[in-house]
Amino acid sequence: MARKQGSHSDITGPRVRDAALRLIARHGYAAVSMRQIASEVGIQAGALYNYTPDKQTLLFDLMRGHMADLLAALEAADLQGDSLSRLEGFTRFHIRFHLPRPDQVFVSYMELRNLSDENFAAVEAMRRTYEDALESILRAGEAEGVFAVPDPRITTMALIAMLTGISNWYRAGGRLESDKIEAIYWDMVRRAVTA
Amino acid sequence: MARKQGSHSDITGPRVRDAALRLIARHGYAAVSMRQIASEVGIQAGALYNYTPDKQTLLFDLMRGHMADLLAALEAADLQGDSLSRLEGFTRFHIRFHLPRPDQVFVSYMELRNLSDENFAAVEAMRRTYEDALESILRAGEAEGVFAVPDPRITTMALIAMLTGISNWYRAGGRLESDKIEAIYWDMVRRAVTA
DNA sequence: GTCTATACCCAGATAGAC
DNA sequence: GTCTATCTGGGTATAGAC
Repeated sequence: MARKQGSHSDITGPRVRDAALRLIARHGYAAVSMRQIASEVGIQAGALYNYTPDKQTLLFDLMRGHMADLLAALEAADLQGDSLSRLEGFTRFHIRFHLPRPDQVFVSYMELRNLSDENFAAVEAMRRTYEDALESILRAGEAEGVFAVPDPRITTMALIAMLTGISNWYRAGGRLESDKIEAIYWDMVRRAVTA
Repeated sequence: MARKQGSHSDITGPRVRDAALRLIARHGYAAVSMRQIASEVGIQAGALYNYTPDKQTLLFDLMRGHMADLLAALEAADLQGDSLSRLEGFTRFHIRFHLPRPDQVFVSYMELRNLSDENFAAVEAMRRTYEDALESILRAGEAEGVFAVPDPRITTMALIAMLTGISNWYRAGGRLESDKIEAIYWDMVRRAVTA
């Protein structure tokens, strides 16, 4: 009710982000122009600068937002129990979080090159935090003797690459549903690391 | 000795490709200009068009060349023996081929979006041929009862994603040498698929 | 085969009216 | 908050001299 006449920032802002995410996922950051994004939203290019100071910041906000959502969701998942249960929880969490967000995943993994040094460091730190969550599960299981993981850091990278790779072929409505995919991947993860 | 005066195409051509590969791997196809590539080679932008009809074809040649090298090397590896041996051979081949070629790997996996429809189809067919080589090994092992692979296609994608992911963190001269990496990954692959 | 010069077009970003 | 208009720079690609 306090909304001013002609003020659409509460609706236009998210629409700018949505359009940018979709276009960048499809064509790449460098290949997408501010004019294209504006056209998708239905405004003129100049009006975009009410929502972002520049194109670089727009990309950074998308990537930082995705990583922040990921870390918050992992926290909320609150993985508990023995190492094997926590590893299963992480595996299923990763798949369940990433499958419905193909554009975010694509942008967050493909556009790192296009971040400024400063922004890259910020995103990279968040990614590292996520990786460390898995690594600590592997180290705990190794210490307990339930996992045989000679190099937990390498195994962390291997498992995350394997799981994230699902987004390269998964299409909603395809042959396999998320439950089935989780089962197949959890089976591989479990066998790859258990002693 | 038959070289004409002023003719440098036999040397400049490869230099153009090398420069393009390195710059595109670092900054992305759309972010790299023909002027930058020319500058790296030490010629003017116009002269590039003696070596490629356009920028798109230059990218396509890089990617097609990489995939052709990959398929030829796999053929030459001539994997033989039982399914387990062939899987080990494929795993070690994949790592050994990809590790020394980080730029080609990066470009070939990140720039698919920037290929024209026609060129994309050609590269995708080559990639599919490579994937099928692994899938057929998994199916053979499943039939023999030495592998437990409920969905060979999915497992193929999972293993290739895991192995290719090495290029995301491996740096020549780093903590681990190729032999050690091969051993760690082969151990995970074997455990993930054997019955 | 390479150069200089240029055609033609579009990029990111800003200014000021409404 | 959005528009139109514009600044400034750089993009791909070609033409024609050497």
